[in-house]
Amino acid sequence: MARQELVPMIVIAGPTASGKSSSAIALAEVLGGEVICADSMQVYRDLAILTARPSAEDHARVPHHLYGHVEGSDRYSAGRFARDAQTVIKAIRARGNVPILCGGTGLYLKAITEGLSPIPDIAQAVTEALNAAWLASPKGVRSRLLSVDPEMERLAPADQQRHIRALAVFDETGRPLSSWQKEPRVRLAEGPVLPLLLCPQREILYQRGEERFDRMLAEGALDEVRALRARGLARDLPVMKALGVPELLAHLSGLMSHEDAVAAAKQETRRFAKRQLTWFRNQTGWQAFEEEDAIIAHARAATTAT
RNA sequence: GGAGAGGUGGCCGAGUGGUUAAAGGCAGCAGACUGUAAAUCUGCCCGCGUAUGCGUACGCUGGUUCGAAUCCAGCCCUCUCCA
Repeated sequence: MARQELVPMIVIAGPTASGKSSSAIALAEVLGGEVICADSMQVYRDLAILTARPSAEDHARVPHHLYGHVEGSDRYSAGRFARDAQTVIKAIRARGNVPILCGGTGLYLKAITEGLSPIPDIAQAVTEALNAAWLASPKGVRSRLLSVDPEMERLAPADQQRHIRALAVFDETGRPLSSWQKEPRVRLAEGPVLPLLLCPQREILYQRGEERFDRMLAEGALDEVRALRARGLARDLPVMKALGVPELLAHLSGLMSHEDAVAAAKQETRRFAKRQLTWFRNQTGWQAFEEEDAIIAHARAATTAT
């Protein structure tokens, strides 16, 4: 077992359309690995196409985990992901295979590589009550938060999501969020990690994102959204915010032409890729590669050397 | 040929004599980020620049005025309608 543990878990991170998935598969094939989804949207069952989930052929080549395993009506989170992923990682290791985490959700990746503070789950009702309160008076919510957790002064006054989260943690646990965050992060998955970034040049990335969106449409992305729409889910659910969903929904409702919807979705894709680049650049020190071949070669060398 | 409307910063679009480098939006760039993260939020955004600083700027040319994107004249261009 000790010898087995020397092979690090591999993380293939990067912005959308960078080529992570195919790199991960190629690596899994040469290393005897299994791919784990580290993407906040690819986990949802409803959006296989729009979310660029691995194809049936990909699944046939190499085992894939946590893709599409969550109902669209559900609300996933970094905490749930950390638990699910660690279960899968353990099982993969037990089989003697290499876990390969692949995805573009920085927070999910970090939840695995660095862990999270041990904060209990928050009941949805608590969050909903606070959202209603925010709607009535953002200032009121903020001042209540600051009275119980002064350190949250650092939050931008308009940042609804973080105010709600911080106050929900207090309401649920009786302890301020900042206090929880001072506790050491808990890393569920043990063992060494080799985190790598795949970041093609921006121009190329943007172009690939657009081409991929066209391909998604050709493969039936609109039907997928039509089916999602038929479910009549709450608009504030995470799936409803996946790239392209709001735009295509607007088109299906007759509020936007097909052309405009597609252009807007591509725009959002570009903006998203940019945010991801910023995140990876500043929130991690992970080694970056421009080309798929380079990242694969590096990972091979690093894992076989040990 | 005739009648209207209009030309504003990368784009859209306010502004009708000074407090306007010129609202607002978009795009772009930069940044924040411990459980909604494909989310949420912040900053910059004419050039130089530490600037309460200098230069350049609202189709073109000239004029009125202490002062014009804003008023006047001529010209150029665009759009709509009539012929």
